[in-house]
Amino acid sequence: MLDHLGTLERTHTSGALRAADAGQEVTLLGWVNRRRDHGNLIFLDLRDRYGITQIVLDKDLCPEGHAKAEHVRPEYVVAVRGTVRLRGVGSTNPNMATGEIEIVARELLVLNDAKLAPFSPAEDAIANEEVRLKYRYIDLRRAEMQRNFLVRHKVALAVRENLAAQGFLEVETPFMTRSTPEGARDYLVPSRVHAGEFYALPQSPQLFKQILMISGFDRYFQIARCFRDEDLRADRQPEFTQIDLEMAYPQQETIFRVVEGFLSAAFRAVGIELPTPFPQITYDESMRRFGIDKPDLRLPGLTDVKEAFTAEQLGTLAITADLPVIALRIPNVGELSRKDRDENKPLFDGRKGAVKYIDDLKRLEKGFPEAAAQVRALVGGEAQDLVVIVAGDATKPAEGSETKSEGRLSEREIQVYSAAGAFRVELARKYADRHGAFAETDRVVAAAAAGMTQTLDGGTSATHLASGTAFQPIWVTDFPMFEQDAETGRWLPSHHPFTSPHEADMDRLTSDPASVRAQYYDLAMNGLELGSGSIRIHRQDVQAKIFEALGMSAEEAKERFGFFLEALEYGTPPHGGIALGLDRIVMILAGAGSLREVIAFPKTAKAIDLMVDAPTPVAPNQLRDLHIRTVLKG
RNA sequence: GGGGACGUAGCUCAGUUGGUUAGAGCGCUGCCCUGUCACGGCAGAGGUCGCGGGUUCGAGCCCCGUCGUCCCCGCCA
Repeated sequence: MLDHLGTLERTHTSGALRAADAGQEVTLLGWVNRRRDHGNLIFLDLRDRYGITQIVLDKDLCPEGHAKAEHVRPEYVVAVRGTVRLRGVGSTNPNMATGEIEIVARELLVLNDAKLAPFSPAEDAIANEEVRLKYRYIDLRRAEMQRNFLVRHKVALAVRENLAAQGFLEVETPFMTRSTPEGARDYLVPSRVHAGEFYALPQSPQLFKQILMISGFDRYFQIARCFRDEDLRADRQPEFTQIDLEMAYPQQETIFRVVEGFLSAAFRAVGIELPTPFPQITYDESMRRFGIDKPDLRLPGLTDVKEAFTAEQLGTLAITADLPVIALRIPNVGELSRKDRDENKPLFDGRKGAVKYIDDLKRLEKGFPEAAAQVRALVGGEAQDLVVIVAGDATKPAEGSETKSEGRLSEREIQVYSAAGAFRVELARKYADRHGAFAETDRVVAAAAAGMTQTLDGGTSATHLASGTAFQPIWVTDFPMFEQDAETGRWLPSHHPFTSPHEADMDRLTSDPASVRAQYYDLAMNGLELGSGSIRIHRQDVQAKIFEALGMSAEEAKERFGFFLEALEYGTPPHGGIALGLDRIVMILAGAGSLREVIAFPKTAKAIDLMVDAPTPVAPNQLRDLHIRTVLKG
């Protein structure tokens, strides 16, 4: 028998009451987290998103409520009217924010019962993801998930407030727009009115935000949903949210300051101080020092140790002499066991280019004691650090172009640096327990979370933790303007075709495309790409040149981007912008290993929503309206 | 498209070389209990070993296929 709510209203949340409230008459509503039945005395833990409060039902004081409580089960929704009472000496619970008090029930209303849940939100052990995703509403009741979404809310709010304070105006752009063939695959929306034609969901509001600059909206931002029909990863969902912004007349540094402003505000909102300005590194330098364009600065970078070897030694070791010899160091790994070595082998990705690694300085010491000692000296660190050498493999044929543009890395050099960089990431992940650099991030995240549990009502966190080495943002600048397609030899834009080249490199657009630097920048943090942006092309003649360099005819360009090229001709101010992944920022701040932990209703690796069971076939008449016939393989 | 891991009770997992009736913890059900808070005690229920096929006297275990979840490569301007 369920009770009606009647005119009852909640006076306090389950996280609000403290010792100072003793004696108050209160009404609490929430879920039954746990029930402890002592016969004539029953304890209920009442849970809502603000916390947990213990309710006492005493048969002598409230026989009716006590009788109901005997039949109450986990996840029932109940209302309690009663008195806040200080718990007796020895029965307080220091692990609970409300542990000094309890509610002595005068009346218990059972507002709704609940089937036995497939897993309990009260449990520490979490169910497998398939079950969690199917019963997402149960999963989201868990304190950890509630906290993740509080973090997300605070971050989004802080970003909006900060950008508004910096003079940015939020403008919405369409979800139903035009398909552009390059880039990611589009999610398409068939048109009923126009047979055989389709809208596309935006991969990003890129062209709209540039047009907003042409429209005079100086400083635009949007917390925008984006859609990309590509295969998923832990940090990639088919729909995701970007903090998207664009501004007129910016220098690159102007945009960096804007981002540093809202990102540090976002971190501050969850109690973490992020020092500004962020460090910067060029793409080439990032490749040299980290072998990747999204460096994780929590661990030491790469060192070129070629000078430790004589030409003869390189020959004996079958190391390609004209390529860098890279040492990478992972602190405090200690001796490698046979098992370690076997496991490490597949972690090295030597597929691209003739590259190999030497994981044992000891072996090197035997044959080449001076060289090994010099390598040690060059990479620094301690004796128990793991030092691995990655170099060109002289026994394999070289792959990739030899051409080296002035001041840039050659393709073969990049192969060595990339192999070393990727290996560094893999080894860092594998030996995380030993080097301890990632644990610092976890510690700060946990401390911030603990600070927030005290203020789950959404109030400002009292804690202000120094980020220290836990969060390491870095700007990566001067990306190459073009990448050469390995198969066709065609030059492709490494960002998008509206990115402006450096003014100084403009005259080499066709003579030496590989040497052209783009005014394109990424923001990386802890080995994760948080976002990327660029100064855009604002002149139609420059835009035409870029299309030409990309081997795109004027007709083709007009066909694809005609509306935009036309817009460029009506007084376009110099402009630029950036987009940061909101989900990824929250993922870092929540200490989550996957975007699914910070997206309320995410999709599986096969892009399925297990809760609503989407996608599904649709009724034949729906397809008929849309002029669509489906043809299934097999 | 490719590689890898996993799939056994509601949940988390164990299950030896292929061998009797497939186990544990938590949860659940019933009874008992007035200071618990991961309450405790007693008793009990609960299994298409993902699915299909094969090998075998005999399959949770071996083989083939398939489905699902996760991670990675490709892909993601």
